[in-house]
Amino acid sequence: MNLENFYKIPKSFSVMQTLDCGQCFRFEKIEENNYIIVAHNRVLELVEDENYIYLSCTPSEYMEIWEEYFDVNRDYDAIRTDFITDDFTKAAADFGSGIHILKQEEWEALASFIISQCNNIPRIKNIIHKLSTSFGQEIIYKDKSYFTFPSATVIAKLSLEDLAVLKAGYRSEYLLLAANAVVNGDIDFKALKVMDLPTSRKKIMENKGIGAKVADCFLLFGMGKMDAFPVDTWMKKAKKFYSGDMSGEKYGKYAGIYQQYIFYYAKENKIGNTES
DNA sequence: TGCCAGGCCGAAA
DNA sequence: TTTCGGCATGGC
Repeated sequence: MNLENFYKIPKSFSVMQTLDCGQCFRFEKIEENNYIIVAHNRVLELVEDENYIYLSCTPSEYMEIWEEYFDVNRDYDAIRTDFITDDFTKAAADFGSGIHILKQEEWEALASFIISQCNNIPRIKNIIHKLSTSFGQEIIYKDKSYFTFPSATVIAKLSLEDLAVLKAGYRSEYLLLAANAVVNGDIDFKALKVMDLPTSRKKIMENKGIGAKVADCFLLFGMGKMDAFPVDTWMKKAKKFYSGDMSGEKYGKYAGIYQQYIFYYAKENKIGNTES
């Protein structure tokens, strides 16, 4: 593969783990170590090897967009060290040791996690794909069509009948309500950004269809509030699967990140699945 | 075919 | 405050 026009950065995280851990639903695996994502109205191709990550963008575009998007400059090793307090948390952190938390676009993150509720990941991806191809804008990259995520403004102009094509069930109403709330200012991303965590969480949950889980995912993955995900809540969920010692949970500033580790570790290892 | 999915709402207890 | 049924739909 010709990587001549790619921008190269030292490998400080795993693209594969980061994209495929359930925090984003719109990426395409072209082949091993080769991915496409569409964000910020652009198509980005990524290639990773042992030492480097190659991005199909200019250095200035990287600085402007992707450095923050991939949360490149945060010290995840320090966070991991702070998080690990027992064998379970260590296993969880080791399991997803290459994960970075993406800083996704606010509206896309909110809409995606509204759609995610009581749904499985393949179907979430399908619905979001359909949403994009139906109402997003086409971008051609290497002779292939990709589609941007439709803005709240675009979706707010649609009706439930228009959204029926998604076959998203009752989630369509929640999506439409949220889009309208963004357009009319009831949901104000800039205002939410500067609020403290409990206030912003309470505020976003005033909207129908946005409960605790959707709010936490939105605040963590879309608002970049790195302390958004209450790791104690996830510890309790994991505990339902796990019979080991769960004492010594640590609710550090960045502990929310490891909900990914906890969730995937518990799931992939099928901890306790036979009991419930 | 039947169970369940990274939930939320609203009513009842 | 907690519990529970209903909700649309399709992946497995």
